[in-house]
Amino acid sequence: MAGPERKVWSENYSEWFHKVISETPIYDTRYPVKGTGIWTPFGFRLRSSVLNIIREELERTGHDEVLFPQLIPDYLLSRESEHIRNFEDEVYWVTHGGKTPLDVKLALRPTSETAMYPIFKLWINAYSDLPLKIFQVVSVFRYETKATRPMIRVREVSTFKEAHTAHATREEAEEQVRTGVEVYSRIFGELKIPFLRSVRPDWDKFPGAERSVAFDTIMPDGKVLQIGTVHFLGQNFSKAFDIKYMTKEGGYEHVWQTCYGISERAIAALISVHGDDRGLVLPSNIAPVQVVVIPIVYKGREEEVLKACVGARDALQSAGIRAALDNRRDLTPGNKYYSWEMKGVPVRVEIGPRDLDAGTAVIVRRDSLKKVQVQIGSLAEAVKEAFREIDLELGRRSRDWMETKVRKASSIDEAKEELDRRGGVVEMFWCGRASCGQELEKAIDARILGTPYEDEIAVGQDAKCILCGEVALKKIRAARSY
RNA sequence: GGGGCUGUAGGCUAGCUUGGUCUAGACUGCGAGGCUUGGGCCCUCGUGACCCCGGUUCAAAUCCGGGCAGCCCCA
Repeated sequence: MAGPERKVWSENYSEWFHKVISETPIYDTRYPVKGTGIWTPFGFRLRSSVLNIIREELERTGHDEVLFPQLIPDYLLSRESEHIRNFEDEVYWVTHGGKTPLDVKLALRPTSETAMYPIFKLWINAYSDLPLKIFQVVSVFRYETKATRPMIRVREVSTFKEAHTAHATREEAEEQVRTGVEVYSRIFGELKIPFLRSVRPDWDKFPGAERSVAFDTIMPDGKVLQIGTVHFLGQNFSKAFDIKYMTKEGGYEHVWQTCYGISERAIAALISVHGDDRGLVLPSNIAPVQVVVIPIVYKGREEEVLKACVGARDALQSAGIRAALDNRRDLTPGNKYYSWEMKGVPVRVEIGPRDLDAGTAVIVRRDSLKKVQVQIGSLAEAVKEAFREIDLELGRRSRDWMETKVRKASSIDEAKEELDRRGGVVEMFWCGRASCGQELEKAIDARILGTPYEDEIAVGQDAKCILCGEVALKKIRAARSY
């Protein structure tokens, strides 16, 4: 499928991304605080579309939305030792109320475990209160020391969807992890974002987790972006926060917990994996505007053309399609095409004098820019059919592209060369020892993503660790990452 | 964490070495009007900036110090 070029997109991704988010516009980076940004009206609508899909999936699977406070007292934040050890260098502190120094320092939440779990202790009394499954969408703050990047590495994560669950047994909580992974797989499936699911190595788990499963995607420049994580917390937090429930038998037991999160990185990925040199390309379910109708007015037939366009827009809207009419008089059609293409509107409808005479309209797909003429009476049907094709194509194209970026390597040199030359992800065999894993990271100058979620332990009989040469127990993935 | 570079209208760019002629630009955007409209038409008029604070100086976009912000490289 030809479509517009993806030259800048692939060769100068950083520039492309910045240009797209600022020109569309989606996200304004000019706010004078490092690592923050502004969601513009269009960007906010795009963000809402993504959140709607996330909310729908979570609510459908029994999660209730809540909202906890932003401020966390220092004694709570530091209660789980591993958790605080990993976050303490990047916490923002509120130390004053006006001019008065606070007796208890308050953290701007870097994540909400320590805000929520003392309250879980109050909410959970008996087994009948379990399972507890909640989520919230909030800003979290992390004082990033690495270079910040709009939407990708920020100090105020402005779109942090975090879900937290509590269960009676280890098995139930482990089952919830699998459910969480499936929920996220469906969400990214809806967004047509291809992903790899990896079990993070022990040295890169979420602070306080027993096990972390991560979703990664590959960006146009070949670097990997983490777009979601699902954590099994075991009883680490429930013991630290003393969250107990009374069992059927009358004894007390600490709950078993999970948590999982998605941030605006998912939106950065959505923008990046589908885009081309004309700007955004959006799946129809995400696009804030699904169809734009553009009148091709000629002198003498303005009224007639405009009337037909209004009719077309209304017909599309009554068919449940988010349609807009661009009747700005001072822009040429070409000008309008470019601006709506930048916004990623999946389908454009053109109606001009030729169409009036023939009783037709022209529809143009954003992904391929292919034009077809359809009968005006069946416009809505034709548009819906185009949506189906576009959505299929976007899913196929992004998945195929990612697959070309995942390679196997059987030696250190091969792995390093692959990463140097094409980026992406390399898969290797690994004995499972942390020492080998961390040495591997240094040797190939990459980050270990972990082992495939789907087949954590399945490797061939004669597989050897890429580093020490001993029997391999696992496959391991590595990549250059954001 | 270490090092380097940068900051001039909404965007992009020149000027900075050697302080004064620089309230710069045939660009783009934005506003008004005209002419147009099947891929960024054209014309006229208008609009807008030297990141912040301090210092040096008769004089600072330019030199110095600090802050804030951004980019790049290394760990």
